[in-house]
Amino acid sequence: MDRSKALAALSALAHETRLDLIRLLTPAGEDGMAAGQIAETLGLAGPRLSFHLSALEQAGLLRSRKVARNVFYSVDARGIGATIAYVLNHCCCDHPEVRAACTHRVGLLQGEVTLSGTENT
Amino acid sequence: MDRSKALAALSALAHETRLDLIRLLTPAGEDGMAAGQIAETLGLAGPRLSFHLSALEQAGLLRSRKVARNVFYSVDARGIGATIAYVLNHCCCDHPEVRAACTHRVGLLQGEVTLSGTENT
DNA sequence: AGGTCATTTCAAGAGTTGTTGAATAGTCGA
DNA sequence: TCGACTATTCAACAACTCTTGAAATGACCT
Repeated sequence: MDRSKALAALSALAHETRLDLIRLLTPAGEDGMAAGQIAETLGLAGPRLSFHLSALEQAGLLRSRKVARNVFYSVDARGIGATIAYVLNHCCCDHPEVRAACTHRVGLLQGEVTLSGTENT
Repeated sequence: MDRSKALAALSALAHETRLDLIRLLTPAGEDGMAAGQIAETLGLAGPRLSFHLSALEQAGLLRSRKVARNVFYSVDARGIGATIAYVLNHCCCDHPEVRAACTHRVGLLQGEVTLSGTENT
């Protein structure tokens, strides 16, 4: 994950409605939910939902697949993981308190991450 | 950390200049850096720097202290940790892939977090 | 083909955010 | 107290983001 992708992902995350979407879709797992069902659950107008879903998808935080006339959206865990990892790696890796919190585990998210190393982009 | 604080922190993070600031200030630790030194290092105009520093401070990601005529800014690791923990806890805790990545360690960041539990706000 | 349903695209408008130069406030040293 | 220095506030403007209703697209059923 590079700088501009991370920035896009953070921007996407930084919105109430989109945080709601992530939260709603997470328990739905790989299957996800159809746009219409999401709209109903969250009480969102169609265009508004579309706008936010595509923002999240474009940022790599959601994935979509068409089934008949429905579009199912599901969270892309790698995208979210990579975003968190980016913040950890590129902004906070030298900070003992944050570093200690994540050193071992975050590395599992994606091969690219080498938290114990000194990567710096 | 509540929803609106997390949102504020994510918004604050979602900007290139502010990411630069966090990155620059992290290695400087608790002591931080004086505003003027930051401005020079990053090549930022005064008002612009002030604007972004106060955005980050307001979001709880930075702290400041006055020394003589300088103002020193340093990262607030708890704020950053709490933000990451919020995303993990409130949006992704049911997602095996992300959960596995952070389960043990993030809990150390702040007492409030109980990643292995089922907290949901 | 015609009707309906699910979703997206479009265009307009309101609101918010970021940048700039000029002005202001506070601190220090002579 | 005066001048220099550090940093912030202000006002204006440009740019971007979000929301809305109307229109368009694509897929299914009869």
